[in-house]
Amino acid sequence: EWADSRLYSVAEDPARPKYYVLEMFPYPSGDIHMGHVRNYTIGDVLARHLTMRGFNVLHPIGWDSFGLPAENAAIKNATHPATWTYANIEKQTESFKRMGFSYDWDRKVVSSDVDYYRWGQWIFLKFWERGLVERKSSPVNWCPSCKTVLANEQVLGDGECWRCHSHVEKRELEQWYFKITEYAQELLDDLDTMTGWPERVKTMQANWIGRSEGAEVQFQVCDAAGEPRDETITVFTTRPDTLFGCSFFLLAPEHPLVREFVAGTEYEAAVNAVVAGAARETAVERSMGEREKNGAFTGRYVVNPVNGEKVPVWVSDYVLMDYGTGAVMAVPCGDQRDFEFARKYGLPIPPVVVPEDDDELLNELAGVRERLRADVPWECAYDGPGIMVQSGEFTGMPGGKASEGMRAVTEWLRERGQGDFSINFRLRDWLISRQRYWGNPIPAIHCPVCGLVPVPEKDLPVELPRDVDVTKGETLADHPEFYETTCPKCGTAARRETDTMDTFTCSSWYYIRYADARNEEAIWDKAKADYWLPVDQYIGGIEHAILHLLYSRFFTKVFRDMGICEFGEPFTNLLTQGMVKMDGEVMSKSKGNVVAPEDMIAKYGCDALRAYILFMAPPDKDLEWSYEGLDGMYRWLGRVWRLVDESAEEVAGGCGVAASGDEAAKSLHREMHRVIGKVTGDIGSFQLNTSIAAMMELTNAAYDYRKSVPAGSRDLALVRDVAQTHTLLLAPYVPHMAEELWSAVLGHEGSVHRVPWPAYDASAAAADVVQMAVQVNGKVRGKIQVEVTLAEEDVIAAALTEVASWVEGKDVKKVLVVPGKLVSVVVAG
RNA sequence: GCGGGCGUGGCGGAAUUGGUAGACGCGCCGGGUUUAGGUCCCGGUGAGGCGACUCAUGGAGGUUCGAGUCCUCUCGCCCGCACCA
Repeated sequence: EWADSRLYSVAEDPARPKYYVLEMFPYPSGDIHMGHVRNYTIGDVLARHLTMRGFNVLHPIGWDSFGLPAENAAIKNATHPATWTYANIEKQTESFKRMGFSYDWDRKVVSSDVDYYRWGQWIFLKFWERGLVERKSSPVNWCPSCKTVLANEQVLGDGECWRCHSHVEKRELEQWYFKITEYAQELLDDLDTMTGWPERVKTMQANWIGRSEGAEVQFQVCDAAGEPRDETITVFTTRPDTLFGCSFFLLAPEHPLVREFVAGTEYEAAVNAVVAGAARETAVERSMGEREKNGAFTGRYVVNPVNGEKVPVWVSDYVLMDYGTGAVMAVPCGDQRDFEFARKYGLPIPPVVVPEDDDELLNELAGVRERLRADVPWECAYDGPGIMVQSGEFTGMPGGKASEGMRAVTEWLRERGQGDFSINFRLRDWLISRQRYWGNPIPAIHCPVCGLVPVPEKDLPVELPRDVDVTKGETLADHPEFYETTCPKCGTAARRETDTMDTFTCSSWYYIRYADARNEEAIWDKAKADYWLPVDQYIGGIEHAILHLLYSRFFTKVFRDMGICEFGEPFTNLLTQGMVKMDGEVMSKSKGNVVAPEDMIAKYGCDALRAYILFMAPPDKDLEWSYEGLDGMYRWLGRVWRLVDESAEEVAGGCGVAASGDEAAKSLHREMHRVIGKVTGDIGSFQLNTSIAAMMELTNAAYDYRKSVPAGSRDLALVRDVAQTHTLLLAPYVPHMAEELWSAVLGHEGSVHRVPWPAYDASAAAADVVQMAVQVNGKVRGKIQVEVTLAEEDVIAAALTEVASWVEGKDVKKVLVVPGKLVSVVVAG
């Protein structure tokens, strides 16, 4: 009923501070589950609370409605992805309304609506203008089950597709990319400024971006006869200080030079065997931890720039084509992998950086510049800091990561044009094209004359045609009426791109669109975006720690550089909520341990469900489902209802005193203010479980008052105050019940959700008599009740009397007083 | 291997950040109202001991008048990344 009254629609308002609460928008995959309930309840409590506190709160909702599950479900149910998607959105909308979430429905966005995705196409064009779009051929992740390519971020650690868990294959394909790597450094640097994000998420992003500092080194290539050619191969290394220890050189099996080097030589067969072996191994085997390293000599040599030595070029399966340059200088004394490879194939392992405490080896090689020893006397590689030996003019310098030796060698290379300082990232460009129907069409045209041509802005949107039958396995590539077009530049017959964009492109900017969701002229009005954004509190699952959250940060930075917003980070505070589990396992249909929210709403009402799911665990921790716990929550809410109801009746009947001022009343009044303070503080720090516990304490205190003071002599002003305050405190958590209590029981006009939050009075919460513990040598031996105003010496006197039997006949060394807490007596003897 | 996190009653979880460990709830035990049961109300509930007391926050040390909290070592569990040169 609130949704219809537009109680939660908001507009920009300079008079009040703004606050933007956002939960990650759902994928419309069917009925809502407990994870949704938890996610959206946490956000709703915060939004309602802050509204009562006087903030201008934006709390929107929408659906991330493009994507593969819709196609799979459509195939299964012999329907259209759109039918399935929009039916689920309807269903989820009803559930959300039943849960009482305070959304501004006027701002709803649905990513499969053309009003929304046309701006996604606009973003694509703008990125293209800025040089952030690239179409290139490279080995990509291909999911044979989903029949599409995947981004690196969408391949799980064990080499499985993030959606269907099939083994992902590598294929060489031409695809569309967003150049997120251009922002790698900034995405990494800004993590340090994000104090409102969990350490865990920031660490995961930093590891994913994976910055390494080092150097590029150029090795001159020798021809088949062993004579240096006018051609170089560049490698990246984090340890240029070990360059003198490079005793062989490695190429990845996929490296283009491998074929050229061995074609028609005696080495071809052995090398091909290694290449074929590596190709057979998918990401699955590659992730099996310590693996036997295989390799073969290519018959070629490269020249080590620091000493002119010719080192053999090998191919090996432990070198990755997509990191660095796909070529590696092997320094077996300082790298465990190189060490193992050298041992296996009998290659030399000359020491070049020796730990400072290895006196024997250091003495032997002290001051030695040329190679004296071809092998280390060690059983494994040493990669820590140490002294450089056998290293020409650098001998004797400190070596190691970020060492003086590393800088000196790099400088030396730079002067000769054979290398330079360099930084390498693990982050790869974001592959955004998908060979599937249910997505946002990429606005590009392949012209036989002009090549790749962007769809002109005036021709947007490229509408996704409805009449594609996914149940027959069709995609846009099966529909000539879609792809047959003419080049916007030259008018020649041309082919429209038939790939669609990764759904993560849709979710990378929706949070800004909410600021101006109905804008048909522009993606958003800049002033509106800058008013509402960044999101003050973002709430969602940890599974998006890298994917969605990294992509969104990237988009925001590009938007800022485009000048369409001022902010460079989208989410100021991030809460990653825990999962809802049953018997220690995540609820899932396949495990059959799902508790349906709708069933619980039917039995207990949504208020009890909301309060329960918040009470059972802190929001960021996993929550173990318990039906008994939900029973308990239902009981408490009944208790509160009766309390407020009886109080209202009593006040209306006038049976009592106006204001008693007795000890019981003072104590209840104090408790009420303590709880206001506790609840207010706990919501702010997301300790929603303890804020509910505090409200339970207020309920208990109110009942204690009723027990200890007979009807007729109760303080009616206080009774009324407690009933009203209790109702207001409850309002964000149990909005329906609080509304009923407020209007029907307490007889107020208007919504409880528009009443100001109860003011916390710290002095009213302060007790005038406190209990203090008395410790003797650190152990609690007694307790005393004292007036808070009592002078310290009197407190000590009272304390010593209390523990007289423990102090008697002993020497009191020291007495410490922690005001309001305890007295600590130290005795000897 | 690298990185992040966690470990407190029968259970979920509190603990003002170094100050009375176990708030609040569940469960359990006892009692009451009503009674056909449930709802509801009251009391109890870390372990040991008749007791004064003693022992308790994964384990072992340490700092301190005082440690769940800080330091060192150690065990166990969860999550992320992983042949990243």
